[in-house]
Amino acid sequence: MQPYILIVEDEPDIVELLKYNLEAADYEVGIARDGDEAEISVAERQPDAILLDWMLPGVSGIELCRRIRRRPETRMLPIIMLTARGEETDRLRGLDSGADDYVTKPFSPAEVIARLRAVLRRALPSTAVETLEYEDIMLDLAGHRVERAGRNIHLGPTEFRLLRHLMEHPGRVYSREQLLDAVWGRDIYVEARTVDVHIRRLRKALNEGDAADLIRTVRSAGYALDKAG
Amino acid sequence: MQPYILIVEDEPDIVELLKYNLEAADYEVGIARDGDEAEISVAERQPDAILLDWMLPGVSGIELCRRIRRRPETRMLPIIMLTARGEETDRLRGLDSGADDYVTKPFSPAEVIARLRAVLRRALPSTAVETLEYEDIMLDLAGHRVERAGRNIHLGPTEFRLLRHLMEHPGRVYSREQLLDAVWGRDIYVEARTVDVHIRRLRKALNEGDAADLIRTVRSAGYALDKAG
DNA sequence: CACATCCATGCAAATCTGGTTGATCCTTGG
DNA sequence: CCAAGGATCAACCAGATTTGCATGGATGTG
Repeated sequence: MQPYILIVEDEPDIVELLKYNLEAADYEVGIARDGDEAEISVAERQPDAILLDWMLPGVSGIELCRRIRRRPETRMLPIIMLTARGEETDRLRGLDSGADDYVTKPFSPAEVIARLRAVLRRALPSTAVETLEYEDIMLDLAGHRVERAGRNIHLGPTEFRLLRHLMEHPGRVYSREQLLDAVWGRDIYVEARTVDVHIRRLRKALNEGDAADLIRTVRSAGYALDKAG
Repeated sequence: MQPYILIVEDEPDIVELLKYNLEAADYEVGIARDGDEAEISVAERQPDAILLDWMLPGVSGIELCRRIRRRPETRMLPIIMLTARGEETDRLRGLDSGADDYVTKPFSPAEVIARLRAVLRRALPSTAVETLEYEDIMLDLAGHRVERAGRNIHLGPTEFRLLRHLMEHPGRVYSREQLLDAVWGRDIYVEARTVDVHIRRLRKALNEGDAADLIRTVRSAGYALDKAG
């Protein structure tokens, strides 16, 4: 999936220039013509980086930058300022207001793209593997949340760990003993049959409504996460 | 604790200039005169950022930059290139080789420090943002104030830090131990159950009136800031 | 000293967990 | 094809944990 870049700029020529070059460099591009449009756009779909004009009608670029920094979910969003001014004090204000970098007009598209790459290189890893997905199940490790088809699902601690383990290798069959080791702990003694009970609970929670059962029972072997038997 | 900055530069005058200004700006400063010294120094004590001369005796700046990027533990280390060259292609090579930013000589110390701050802000998440927002909660770091839906909320110091920590990563679950570390301090001993008490106070203060509870309890895991359970 | 804040603790309620049991399903042998 | 036997499922229960909440004493500050 290509990084999605939001351009916030009111001069159509510059928008065109950037859009053309960014798309040629295989980025996805969104446009906002002023600060308000930009805020709405960011709320709708969070970009991977923003190219932000310093001089905007309405809300100034510097103010928009501050607003974006204020919300935790966009605090780390890389912002590159586009500015016509070359004076040092202004550049400093730009950086201090929270921009990650700036480019002075007139700029070459190649330079913008190089800076974009530099800035994305730092930002992307933060979208680390904190979620597991399988089919329409989404499991958020950091938030201890599970969703199925967008709907929130509540699981107890043991069911959560069980699902997590299954989702780490979808399609693989785990014996009751393996599951006990991995989910309950290596030297805990519980009945193997107990796994059945928790599998059942997990199924019940996941299939709430009338969704398809994604847990496959393998007779005399164990269980696996995949569709249909 | 002040950020520790490593200067990699062979010209004594420039080293002096930077060292003086950085220390005046309350940074801790280390010096390396060439690439090898720099590598050893980084291995001994990892800096929070590196100011790196492009032209070095021995290993070139660009090569050192690549080496640093190669090791996982220093991959994210912010690097600012100091370069005498102004031509665009060289600047691009610098950014592409993995530098986070560059400054062309002759540079003003103020600009270097501004860029350093920008680069550290990204690396040390907590710097430089003065307000946080989540849903209708607004937390003003500088003023130690909290508002919910425009209404002022009074919190004690511990509750304030607790809320602040939760607001820095909404949706993420923190265990009692993590919260004790982050909010109380790394080597303070208090009962883990005490966290419950403060969570309760925080809830009580935030939900004054009949606002929705935004703190989610995750059984056997901890607490998170988000809506719905 | 008065006030604000913090921490430990005890109890009750909520929730989770592991086990039991009978019904049901599947496999296999005749 | 049918029946027997083993394995799995579903509902329920009781004990164990965990959390919520109230309180009282401790600590610090002006």
